Amino acid sequence: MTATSRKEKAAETEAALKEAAIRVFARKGYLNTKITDVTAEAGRAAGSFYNHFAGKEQLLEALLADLAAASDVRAGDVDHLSDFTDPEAVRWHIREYWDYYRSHAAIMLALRQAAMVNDEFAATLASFGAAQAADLHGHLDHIGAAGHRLPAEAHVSIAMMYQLVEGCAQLWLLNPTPGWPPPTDEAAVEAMTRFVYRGLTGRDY
Amino acid sequence: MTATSRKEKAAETEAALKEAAIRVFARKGYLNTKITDVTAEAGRAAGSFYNHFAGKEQLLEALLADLAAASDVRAGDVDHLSDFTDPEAVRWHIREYWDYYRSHAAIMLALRQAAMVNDEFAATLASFGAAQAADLHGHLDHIGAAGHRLPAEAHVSIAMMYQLVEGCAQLWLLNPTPGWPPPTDEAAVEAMTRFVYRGLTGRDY
DNA sequence: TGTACATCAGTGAACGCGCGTTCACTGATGTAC
DNA sequence: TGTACATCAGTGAACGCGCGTTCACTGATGTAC
Repeated sequence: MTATSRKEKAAETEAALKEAAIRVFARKGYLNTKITDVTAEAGRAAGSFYNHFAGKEQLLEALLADLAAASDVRAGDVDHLSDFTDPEAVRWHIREYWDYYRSHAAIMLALRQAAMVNDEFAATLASFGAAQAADLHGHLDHIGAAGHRLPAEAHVSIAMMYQLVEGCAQLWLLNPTPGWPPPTDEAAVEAMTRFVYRGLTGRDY
Repeated sequence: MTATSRKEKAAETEAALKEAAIRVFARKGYLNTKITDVTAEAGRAAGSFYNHFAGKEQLLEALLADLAAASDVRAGDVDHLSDFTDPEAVRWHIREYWDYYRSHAAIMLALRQAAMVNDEFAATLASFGAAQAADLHGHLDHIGAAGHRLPAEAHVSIAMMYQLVEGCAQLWLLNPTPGWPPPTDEAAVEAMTRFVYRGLTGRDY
């Protein structure tokens, strides 16, 4: 259980700090979190933090790097549905995004908050969106090919879809309005799938 | 031009501080704005600020109060389209929101940023949304009555519509992605109207 | 294997920067008589 | 209308709090011989 070598000990502390940060971010948000909140949550001294990270920004960068590394492993291991004239393909993408957002809610929240204050993180957040959009772009071709009309140019249509899903994820997973219980995961995915499928294709579903 | 009485002078300074705040918020955002940024922009001494506001929060509250007062004047002076089976009614609401957002972009941004850090502003922001939703709720009845199906329960459907429009307003009016020029106002309103009308009714348009 | 020294992760009190906030002061407007 | 005093908006240097960051120190692990 308890590691003995120096490297192992350092790695343990670094991991403990990251895990503590995720918990604290989830509780108070990134902007309201002090470095000593993280070290206290991790049960370490304040000074220990700087053995591992140069500051709060670098901690968040490290968390994002972990997350990107984990995503790379998964990427491409499924050959996913791509014909958006099929509601099932839309549902698959939405559910994927939803699950991802739910698993990494604290980091998503942190990134979003950091982006409000820091241009570099704003760029990182934008590139996240761009990566999503790149995958989707091809999928929309099927819609025109099937004789349906997108609501607007492809990249504008994607932006609208993205804002809807992203906004609902943030609302229902992160900031549920007091008194308005958010829908279940199933209901949320179903609702967004309907709205987006209809919006993109103009067909009922 | 230059007022002489004490009250007038104080009112002038307060107005100058508010206007300066709006300009600075638009430039750097609320969270990155220091009180001295506002006083410098207004051409006053730092200490002068506290003759008018107890702090940055209270300044933002004052701006929101002004904004609410201005809205009350306009409210109810138009008897607006309310049958959402008519695309024109959807367009009217979206354009209304779009114009509002565009006119008050700096304050919307400030509120959004303040809400990330401060629970009271989060509640204020939520109540903004709730006010919008209340007006829309009745409009959706027409959709069921005409034999169409909403994509989900009414309040969930409204939330999705709101997230789409709000998100696009923020994206295209406040944070245009570098290299991706945002659509014109006309194109944006048209695109959102199509997407939302289709999403809500399941009918093409 | 044992001893002496070097290195390193972690500690937490102390330091110091940035910025919000105060306050003694100025000059101008209002008031009393 | 004039004079003496009171009040107030505005000023900006100085103060002080909060929090990020440092650093001398500790105890444990690694290394040299």
